[in-house]
Amino acid sequence: MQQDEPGRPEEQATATEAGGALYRRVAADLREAISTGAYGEAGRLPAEGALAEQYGVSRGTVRQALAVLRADGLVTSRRGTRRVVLGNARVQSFSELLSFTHWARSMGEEPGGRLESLLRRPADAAECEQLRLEPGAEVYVTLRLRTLSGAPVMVERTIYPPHVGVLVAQLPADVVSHTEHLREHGILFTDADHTIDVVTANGDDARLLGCRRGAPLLRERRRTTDPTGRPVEWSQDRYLPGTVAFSVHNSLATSALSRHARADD
Amino acid sequence: MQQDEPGRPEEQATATEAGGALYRRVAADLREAISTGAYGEAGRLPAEGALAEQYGVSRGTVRQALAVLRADGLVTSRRGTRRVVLGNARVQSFSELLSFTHWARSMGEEPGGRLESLLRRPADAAECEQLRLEPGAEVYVTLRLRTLSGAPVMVERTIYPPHVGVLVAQLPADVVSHTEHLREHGILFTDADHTIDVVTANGDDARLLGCRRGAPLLRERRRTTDPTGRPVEWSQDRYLPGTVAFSVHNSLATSALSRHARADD
DNA sequence: CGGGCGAAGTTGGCTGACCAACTTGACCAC
DNA sequence: GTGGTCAAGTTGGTCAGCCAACTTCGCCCG
Repeated sequence: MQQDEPGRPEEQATATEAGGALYRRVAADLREAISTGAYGEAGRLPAEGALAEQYGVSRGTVRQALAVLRADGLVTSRRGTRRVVLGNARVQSFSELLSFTHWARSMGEEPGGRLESLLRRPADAAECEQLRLEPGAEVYVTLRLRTLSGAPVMVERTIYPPHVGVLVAQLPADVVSHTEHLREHGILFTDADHTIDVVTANGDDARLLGCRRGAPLLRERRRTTDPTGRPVEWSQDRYLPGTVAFSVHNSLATSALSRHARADD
Repeated sequence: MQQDEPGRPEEQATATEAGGALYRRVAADLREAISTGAYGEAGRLPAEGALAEQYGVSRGTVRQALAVLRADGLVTSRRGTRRVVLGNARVQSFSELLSFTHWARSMGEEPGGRLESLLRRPADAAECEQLRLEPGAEVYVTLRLRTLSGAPVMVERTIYPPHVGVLVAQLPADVVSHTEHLREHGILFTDADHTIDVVTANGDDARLLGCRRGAPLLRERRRTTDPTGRPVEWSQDRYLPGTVAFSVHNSLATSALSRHARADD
């Protein structure tokens, strides 16, 4: 039943940085197939065994690929029945979340930025805690206005530890993407914790974003670490309402999002 | 060694449904060990092989357990080096996100709720789309005020498809947790898509929450499905600022969060 | 015609094994 | 010292196989 594509063991994998790992290629292929509707809106996927044979890999590898899709909320999965297609793809991508520039470009908008201030000063207690520094260490503090196609949408306050800050400090003020430059200098961003809430605009926010003082802003705070677990930035972004929304998927299997009381720091 | 608890195959295990699966128990044990600081703040975990021997399981099972911790942002993981402890535990838990009641209780607060209205009416186009219903199907619409220790914090507007709505409709108005009651009636919540942004309070919001009209509220919209992929609710929660914050972890490996332009529905 | 039972199909979970890719640190040559 | 090389340690990825738990559906019996 159903046209198997007999002589297509595996191959090409096209765009998206062709993940070298087999299971990534399988996952990418399945994601593609799902998003083009090959299995229908709420259709059922082939059995793991069938997929394994189709791709010429072991069932374990197929399961690894399916775990990726499940984590992305593309398919369900429960014992006893075939997997069911849940939704049609999601934008996802770690870098889109991390880098304003990357995110903007992926939407076809032109990102802009203006460095308002950059200074070096001793870290306070909270900053030492977040960036895991010894008391008295110096941090670099930046304040930037971010724009989409010229219109201001976000104010970004970032605190860098010394080893990252020195690199940021010597960057020209008109560099659009700090993240990309830092990557080229060996600073990698791999893990991030985000907290999202609402705050009111202070004087700086109002002046830069062109809103009233006290106007509501959507705030995203994040602490980012490199592969070794060392903090590389602690940032606070304040968005004008209506410009962004944050979106998450979670399931009983893989939950990453949580709701907190606002008693934090 | 140390596989203690000989006569405790599985069971109750405190709140969080202690998964009977081996890898879940290993994950829970490691989570506990990490949060008590057994490996230090930024310390290194034992090698997979060592853990496997320690727990008397195969390395594959240990890897499965570690994948859970990695997804929760507790440890890093890269080829060549031991895993590094990232942060001290996180509240997580799917049900805390899903159920206001569950979340409140986990914080030691007393959740309350008052059903403001419940009506049945034909679904509009957007609702049919979200709940995957045929045009003209009837939906159940509820409006509830949610409180923490008596103080109003959130207004919840939920739209249920017929098969769930009929159950909700016959619930007493003073039932605190709809979710738990529905679970007892065989309605399971397993997957959810969330979108978080800022909106302004309308007349109903202002009256119920005791804020000004036009005051900013943190909005969470979610669509929840059961294990078969069938939508079971489409809800919109509006929180008073300062009462909650949403928190997410993501990494290059597992990304679930994304940032969108606010052009949606 | 309805309901219960059982078999087939399917995913969850676990094991043991193997190799590749990468990191780290020690050692050695310059 | 300085720098390069090498070996050991560790995680990533893949495979093949086995059993348990669960869902579905058809069949049979009352």
